[in-house]
Amino acid sequence: MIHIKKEKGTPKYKQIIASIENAILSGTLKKGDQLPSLNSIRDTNELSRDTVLTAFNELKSRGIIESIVGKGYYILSDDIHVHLKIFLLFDEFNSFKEDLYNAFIHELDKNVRVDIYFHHFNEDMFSKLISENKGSYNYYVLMPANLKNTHNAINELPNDKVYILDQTHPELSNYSSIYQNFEKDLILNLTKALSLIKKYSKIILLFDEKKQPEGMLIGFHKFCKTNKIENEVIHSLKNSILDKNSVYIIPDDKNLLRFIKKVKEESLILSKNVGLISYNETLLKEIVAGGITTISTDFSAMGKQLAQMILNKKHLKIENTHNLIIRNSL
Amino acid sequence: MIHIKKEKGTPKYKQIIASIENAILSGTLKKGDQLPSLNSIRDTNELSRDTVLTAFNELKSRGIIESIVGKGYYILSDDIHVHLKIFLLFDEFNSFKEDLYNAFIHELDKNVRVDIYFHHFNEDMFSKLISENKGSYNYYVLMPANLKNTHNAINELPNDKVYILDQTHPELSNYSSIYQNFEKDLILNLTKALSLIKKYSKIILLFDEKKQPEGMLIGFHKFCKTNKIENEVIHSLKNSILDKNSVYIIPDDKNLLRFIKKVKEESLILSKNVGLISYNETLLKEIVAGGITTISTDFSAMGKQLAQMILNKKHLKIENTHNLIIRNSL
DNA sequence: TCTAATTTGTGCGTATGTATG
DNA sequence: GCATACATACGCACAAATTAG
Repeated sequence: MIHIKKEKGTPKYKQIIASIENAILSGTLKKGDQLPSLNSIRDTNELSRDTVLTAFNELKSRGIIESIVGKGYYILSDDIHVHLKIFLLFDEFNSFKEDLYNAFIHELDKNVRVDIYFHHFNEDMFSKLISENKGSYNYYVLMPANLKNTHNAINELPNDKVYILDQTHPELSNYSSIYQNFEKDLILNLTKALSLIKKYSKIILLFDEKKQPEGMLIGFHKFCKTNKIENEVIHSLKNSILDKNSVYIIPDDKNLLRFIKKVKEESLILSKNVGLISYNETLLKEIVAGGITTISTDFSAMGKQLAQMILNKKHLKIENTHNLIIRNSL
Repeated sequence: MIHIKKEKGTPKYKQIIASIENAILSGTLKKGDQLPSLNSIRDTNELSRDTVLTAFNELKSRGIIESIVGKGYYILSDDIHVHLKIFLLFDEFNSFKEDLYNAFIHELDKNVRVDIYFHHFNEDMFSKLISENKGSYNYYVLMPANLKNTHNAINELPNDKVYILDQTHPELSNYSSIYQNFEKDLILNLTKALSLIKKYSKIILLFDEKKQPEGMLIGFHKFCKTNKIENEVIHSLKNSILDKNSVYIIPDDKNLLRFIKKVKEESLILSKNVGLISYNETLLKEIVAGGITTISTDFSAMGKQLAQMILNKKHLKIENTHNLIIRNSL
């Protein structure tokens, strides 16, 4: 039950405490259970009796165990307000993370520490951050985004401590996750808006393969093929004029701004000469340019569910669905 | 393992660092391995204990080794390419940080590691994060926001390794900083817009003392007094109808959205019956509701200047000024 | 529970060489 | 030539943590 790594940097008595906390968290130890005696722990782990004692004393002072002279140590409470530490690895810093992170934090206890890291779509950075912080956190929430070789790095972590967020990949299918099914949900929501889309003669996706998920591209092509709609994928709005009678799908907000400015410059009228579907709902889209149609997942729900999954030790694979909010831009 | 050439020009402590880096590169030292103690290195290499210590301290702040009192030094990371580690302590996760952070990262070298933390306007958290990470970074960039008792915590860090960001306080005046002068710049920019403000009979500030800086409130009152304008400070827009012929200053974007919706609901017309000045420029404000007048600092410039100050080891106190962008909402 | 050994952390003082103005 | 600042190096003393016996 108690594992001590002699070579490791963390003090032995702290390793003992962590072992017992983890045993309680995992259910191996329950309220009322007797702990092994000081001497037996000393013998089986090659420790000094005092080292075990200091560990037990700290647990006693925290009210987690009690000692009865002549009998032994017993678990008093399984309610560990252990300062749970969570490792949260995002792709990049952008405003969509705001709702997700804040909902996540809000749902967690105050004794929980969440540290944020960013891999900036760099595989080396992703692996390095994980291996550097391996063992220092209770849970690892990872956003692999569209990185390819994340499996080896993630594999070094304990399977039940890992949660995959936002985008997942086939080789990560054995981990708990809350993810978006970009392919399925894009098709679903475009189909919902089909009658409006048919007002236009062409549908154009603005796609950056570095930032956007592949599923979005696949879903786009499938939707167009099924419904026999003329389509195009472009990578930038710069140095181009807009196609009249086309509907644009714009996943990124900087291009959204460019697009709306172009609409004005070229004296086009949204929902008449040109249509717009934006990705990811943010505060002001409700009122920008008369209201922008968005396809978006609920990032708050995502953060909240993630927190609950961790707190309740559930291991699920949840699809966080996309919703279509039809506004005047379509 | 550690070889020091007495005659050589390179400082001894740098030779120690190089020895350890080489040992990591060659695989002699691996992650988790314990290093020889300060005293033993002193003895076997005829050095001062202090010389070994300075070498180890540099490796520690680069994140390559860690120290544990009473035990020893241990290898943390085998990535010896990181030469600079920066501790970045924000108040909360919100979209204004995006530009700041991205400009900061972009200006820095690739071998620089920046770790982000959040104190969530909690003084204990602020102090705890600093004391936990003391000694583990080369530089500490701190956003004390409107927290009161930050001085003691910050004081534990080496004076020349600290940079204060965004808001500063009189007791932090001996630290390098890039800050906004909310009082001065609010007065300045409101004065610039005075002729437009005078169209209205009253000026109303929406103020949340937990989130907004005190200087904003002081500047507001001074401006109103100087120009003899009827004024009011409110804390929420909920359950209230808007004052006609008033101009609202709204620092927070959630209330901005509420406000614009109310304007529509109550059939008011921006820049006629009611005016609006928003704080902090974000992407879409240029086009929301015909364009929103904003007072904003340049967060990108702030991030860029911060990076340059750190890279060039300059110690300055820079006021990052506010700009007024007049648009149709006023 | 007490003592002891080992190790890091920190503060203070001193000295030397080098670069700067 | 002189004054000053800075980096480097050394020595000593005491505090605090870890672990062992």
